[in-house]
Amino acid sequence: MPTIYDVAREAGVSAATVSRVLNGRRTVDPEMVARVLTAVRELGYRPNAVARNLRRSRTTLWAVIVPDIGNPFFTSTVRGIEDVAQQAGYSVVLCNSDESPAKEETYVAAALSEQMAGVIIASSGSVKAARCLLDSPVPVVAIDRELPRGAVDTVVVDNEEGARAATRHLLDAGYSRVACVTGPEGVSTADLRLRGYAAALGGAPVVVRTDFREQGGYDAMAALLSSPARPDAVFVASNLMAVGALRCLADRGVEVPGEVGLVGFDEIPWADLVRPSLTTVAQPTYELGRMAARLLADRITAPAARPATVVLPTELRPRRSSAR
Amino acid sequence: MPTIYDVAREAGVSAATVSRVLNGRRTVDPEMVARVLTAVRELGYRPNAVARNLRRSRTTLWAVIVPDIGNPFFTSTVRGIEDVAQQAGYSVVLCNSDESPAKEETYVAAALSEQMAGVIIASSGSVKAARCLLDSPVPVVAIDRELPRGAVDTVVVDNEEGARAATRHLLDAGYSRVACVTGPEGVSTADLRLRGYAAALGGAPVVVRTDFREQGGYDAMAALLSSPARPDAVFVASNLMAVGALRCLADRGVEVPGEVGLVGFDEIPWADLVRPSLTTVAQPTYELGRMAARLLADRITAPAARPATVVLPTELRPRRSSAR
DNA sequence: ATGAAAGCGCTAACAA
DNA sequence: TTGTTAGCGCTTTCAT
Repeated sequence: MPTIYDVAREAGVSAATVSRVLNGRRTVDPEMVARVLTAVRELGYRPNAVARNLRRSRTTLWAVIVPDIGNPFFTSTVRGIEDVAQQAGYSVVLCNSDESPAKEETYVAAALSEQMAGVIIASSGSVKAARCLLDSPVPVVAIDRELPRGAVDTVVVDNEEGARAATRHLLDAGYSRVACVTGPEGVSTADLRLRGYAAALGGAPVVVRTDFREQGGYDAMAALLSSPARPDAVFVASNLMAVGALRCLADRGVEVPGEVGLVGFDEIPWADLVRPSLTTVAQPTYELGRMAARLLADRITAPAARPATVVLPTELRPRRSSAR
Repeated sequence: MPTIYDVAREAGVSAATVSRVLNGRRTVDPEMVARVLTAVRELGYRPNAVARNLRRSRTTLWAVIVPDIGNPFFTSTVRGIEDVAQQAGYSVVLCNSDESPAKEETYVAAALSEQMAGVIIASSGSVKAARCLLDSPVPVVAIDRELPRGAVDTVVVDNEEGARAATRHLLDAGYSRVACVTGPEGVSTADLRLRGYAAALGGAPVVVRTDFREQGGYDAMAALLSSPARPDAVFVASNLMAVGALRCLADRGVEVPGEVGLVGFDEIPWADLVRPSLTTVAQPTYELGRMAARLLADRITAPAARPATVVLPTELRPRRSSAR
């Protein structure tokens, strides 16, 4: 691979001049510019970003760490991030922690070692990863889930209110024994959605905790169906879990919404194509990503500013699965 | 941020010794090791990967460039890649080209500048990006879609045979006017699936080309429905397009499979939950990712070996949408 | 077994 | 406007 010195020699100038040309400094003689550009083309020269990053002590890469790239929520959010990042001159690389704290720690370590310009993270709950980030000087924005014990810029939705609306919706529809399937303790979305459910319910809550995956939703629903306190409606605190629950009900021949009503949190792409179509609490995913990216860009320019928390609204989308 | 020299001073040794300790060289006195590790902990030292990469002239990051992270096909494939990469000591960063050749070129340029250890790419069709990769010394593996004009390691499925099977399946079910919705010209999957369709059909093909997105499938189906040669069945050459087609049929009140039969290429996660459930040509997505990662790891160790092409089989999954 | 020193490729003072 | 030079933080000979 040719270096900047090869280009300099070829063009008959110094490496500094090549650097100036390539970085668009205006203080270069047009004739030199032409010679340099010719040499660059002829040699097929491509600047070594590693060397540049080392010298400048900064990079133009953002790491976005999400717990599940298979979850449409995150892919849509990432789109929002990308669109803003690109405008601001950053490239986005996606890291999939797969809901595993260990993998999350690995990716956080990599992002810090690689001196990434910033990190956007939807925490899988690793306290260690959170501490690493907070102890480092790297700008961080937490999305979807609050960072454990972290005072950082955060973009979330109003989980509690969304869950309350979903639960109230089921009660209003005439269901009387409404259960809740939620995620692991310590993950803020799981806890807040549970709290919203409990608040709306009034009576004695029936709760199953599982992981945020489709299989978790399936298993949780199976458990509820065979429990003595079998519910006639379920608020499921995530989209993938809701799909699992729906599949479980279909497998068991339980009629939805007749025998059991269902509301999920967060849209699924084909909520209107599944049968019965799925009532959901929709989140402004793309906007959430945009907002997070804007906060990160601001944080990079003003590292000392006070951390902001942005709470975006949710919207109940009533469909067939909750229409008794 | 503390550097290796800070650690060296703190531990009362040279930077070279710190480096040896941190890289697990066995030729270091145990007492020194202990002192170094203590210093590392106390200072919260984290090696600067940028500097290391520069010095070593190599990195441990793989770039995986896909055209659509919202497509479950790619997320599943990425999982397979990740699992192998991790074992081999690499971290995977995902780049979303969003079916845009320009974005793809940006990411390829970034991967090359950043001296990534390897690139796995599902091309969105950019000839320029392909040329950049081929001209560079970076190990490359093409997945899903062949790299334009590229003699590189490639992992694909048997697109032609899969399309043939899907079309034959529709004919066998009694449909007689089978159309095809496929992707952009120049993208190998689009062209090969079209060829398989035409081969199985025998008669005069009815083809609509669009992009590989849900909206594209919707629009293509709408066009077919109002065309004079209105088909009674459609082979749709991608999963997202098939969903779009299904939605279009639902919106128009066209009965599936009665009035129009439908087969999609590649699974969708909830193919069995949508109504009617969707007949698909399933691909071994996870295995495809694993295979690609293995090829890349091998390529890195043996750059001169002859490029291999792996073709994986597909499997028809008959469901309701094609059961006349 | 350890340290001194060179250098990966680039940018940014500084000097001319 | 251009070139010289130092140095970003690390690894790796080469001496010792």
